[in-house]
Amino acid sequence: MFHALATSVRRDILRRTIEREQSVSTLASEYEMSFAAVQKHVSVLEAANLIVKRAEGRERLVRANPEMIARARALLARYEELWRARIARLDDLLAAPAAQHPTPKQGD
Amino acid sequence: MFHALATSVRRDILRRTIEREQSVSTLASEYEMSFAAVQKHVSVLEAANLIVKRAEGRERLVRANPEMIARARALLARYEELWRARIARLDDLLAAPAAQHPTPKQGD
DNA sequence: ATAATGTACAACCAAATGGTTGTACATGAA
DNA sequence: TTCATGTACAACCATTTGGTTGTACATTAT
Repeated sequence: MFHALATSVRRDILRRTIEREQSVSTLASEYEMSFAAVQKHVSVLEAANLIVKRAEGRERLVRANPEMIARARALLARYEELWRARIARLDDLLAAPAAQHPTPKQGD
Repeated sequence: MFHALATSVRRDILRRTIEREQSVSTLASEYEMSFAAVQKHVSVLEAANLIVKRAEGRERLVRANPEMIARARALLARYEELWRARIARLDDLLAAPAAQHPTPKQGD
C-alpha cells in the first residue's frame, strides 16, 4: 500500500487517474519508459487497490480509488493523534508534579 | 518517504518512537531479527526524516519527527482534494447540460 | 482480409532491499 | 583494568523491484 505510493511515477499515475479515467496506453505515452513498464506500475497500484481497471473494447480504463487513498491518509492521521496524545500526557505530568504524594489534602 | 513507511516493522518503530524516545537496542529487542537489521530500518526512517537520533552516552535515542508524518498525510489529503475537485466538475457538467446551447430562453 | 492498435505476459537483467554474520570501537560497570 | 553493553559498518546473500525486449492475442480501422 505505502509501497505502491513509494515511487513518483506511481503517484503521478494516481494523480492523473484521479483527474480522469484514462487507458493504460494513454498513461504510458506520458512517461519515458516502455508500455510494459507502465503496465507494471499500474498493476502494482491495482494490487494495492489504489486504482481500478475496467475493460472497454480493447482498452483498459484506469481510475483512482479514493477510498484507499483515504485509508492511507487516515493511518497517518492516527500517528499524528498518537503524537498529540503523548504531548497531552507530558503536559499532565508537568501540571501535576506532586501527584504521587499521598493526598496533599487541599491548599498546597 | 513513502518507501520508508512501506514496511510494517518501520511503521511499528515509528509508532513506538512516537509514544516515547527509545534507544536502538531497546527497539531491537522488540523484533525477531538481528540488531543490525533493526539498525538498518532505523537508518531508513532517519534518511526519510521520519525519526531523529541523538546521542546519550553510548546509546542512540530515537524519537519520531511528527513534522514529516504530517507532510505525508498532507500529500494524501491533496489527492483527496483533487478527487473532490473532480466530483465538483462533474456536478457542474450535470447541473448545466444545455450550457452550450444558445440561451434556451426560458421554460424548456 | 490485412494492418494497426491496445493489452497481457514471459523471460531476462541490473540494482535495490531486507536480512545475515563478523569486526571494531566507545562507553559504562565490576 | 577488564568485561559487558550499545553502536557502527562492511561483506555477503536471497529476493524483490523496476526496467527491458519479445511474443501472442483481441479489437478496431482500412
